[in-house]
Amino acid sequence: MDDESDIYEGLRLRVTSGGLTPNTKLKPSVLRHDYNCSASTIREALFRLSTVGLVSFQEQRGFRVPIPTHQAQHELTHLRILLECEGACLSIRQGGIDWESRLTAAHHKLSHIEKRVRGSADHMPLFILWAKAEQAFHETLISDCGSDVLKATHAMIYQRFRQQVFNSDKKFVFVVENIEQHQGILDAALMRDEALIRSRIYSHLERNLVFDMPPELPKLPY
Amino acid sequence: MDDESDIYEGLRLRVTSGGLTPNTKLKPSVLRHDYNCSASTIREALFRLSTVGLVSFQEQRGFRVPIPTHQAQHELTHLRILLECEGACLSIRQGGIDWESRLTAAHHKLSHIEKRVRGSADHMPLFILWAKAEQAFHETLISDCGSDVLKATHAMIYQRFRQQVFNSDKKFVFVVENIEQHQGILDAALMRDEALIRSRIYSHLERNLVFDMPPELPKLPY
DNA sequence: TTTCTTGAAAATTTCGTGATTTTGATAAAA
DNA sequence: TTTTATCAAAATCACGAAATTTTCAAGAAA
Repeated sequence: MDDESDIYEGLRLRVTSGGLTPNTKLKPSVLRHDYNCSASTIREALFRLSTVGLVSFQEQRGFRVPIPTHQAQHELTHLRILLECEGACLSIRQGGIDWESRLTAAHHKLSHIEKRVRGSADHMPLFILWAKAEQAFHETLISDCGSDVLKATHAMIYQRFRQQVFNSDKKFVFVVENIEQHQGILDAALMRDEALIRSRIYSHLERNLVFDMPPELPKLPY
Repeated sequence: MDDESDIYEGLRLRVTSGGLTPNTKLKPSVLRHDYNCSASTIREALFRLSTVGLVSFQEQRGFRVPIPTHQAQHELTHLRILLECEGACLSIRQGGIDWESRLTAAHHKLSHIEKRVRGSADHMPLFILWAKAEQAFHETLISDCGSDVLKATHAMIYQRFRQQVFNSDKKFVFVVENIEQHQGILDAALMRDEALIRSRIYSHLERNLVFDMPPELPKLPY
């Protein structure tokens, strides 16, 4: 278990942003070669991923990359909004100058990358970088809420959300609006305006909500 | 894995409401005898429990029953309120007559048990029964929110909450207020009053919030 | 053609073992 | 007395293989 967490992290990256086709089987006996370990070790890591919803699991049928659905995207977005608003408001109340400074720093990094992304034709090369910075910004936003449970729950939902949009058919479409929206959230935080930050977080994530459910996806062969 | 889920459930019950002293070591090589399986199978189940926070785990140091803290109780209560209010309000909007009927039924069962508890000196024999009915009532309350993610997240938090209060020093102290509070929540649901149900859910759980943190627990020998 | 069996190949799950690490008691040193 | 060193007993972790279950293609029956 000494590098088990590396294996866990590696697999997590592959299923969330590794470009794997949804529903792909994840066979311990195959994956073991990539990580130079036994199948049992892979199995354990996949198991852990399945408990947080990052891989799907069925008894006696092994592990698979989850199939993104509009329903799941809607639900994950909804919960992200709920948790992030709560965490941000609590951080506004309890966070000090240190919080402001860390948030500003995280935004600075993110902003830098986003401006580079805007200029480049192919977003993919920058994606990993951007994803890390985005996550860091949103996690810093709620970092002083004082609740480890809230932060851990948010992290779980955030990961699944990211996996959903990346593995969905439209892949990673960078939207220019992100830039001003992140700026707006930062501003509201520094202004310590709870109502404003709530509405800006909502606006930022709104486009991922799907109120009119499109027809079910065609059934994939199992 | 044919009875692995039974093992998982069995262990879950033991660590959440089995009367185990906090910090008790959970040794696969010992527990295997109770479930008639190998240590590896127990280990896997304990691992899954640790990913949802129901047992604590440290590399090379095995598994333990989590130590309840006031901080954790506060955080879990906070999240329960957040998720349960949201789920209840959504259910009020989207739930139909079927939801009302299921909720009434769940409350009827719970109410019956609670009246029996009030009369008996020792609550323990009824505890398992009560715990199941309480969980069923609160889960039914949010059952028509339309979000599996919200329901699954709530279930996770609810389990940990229940574990906290049961394993805390005061064990299971049944409070008579529960009876009228559950009734009040049911009434608000049937009245479809979102603001009212929010405030009643809050009042119901409020006593588990701990704003003034007592000093750290004395360090236990590890 | 369609549906139902058959059976071999493949995948999954369980299990015992050996290597590695931690634990805890005893003794030596400060 | 308190701290440090030592070392045997105990526990944990990774592994490979056996046992069980699923998959799926080919043939039989409808």
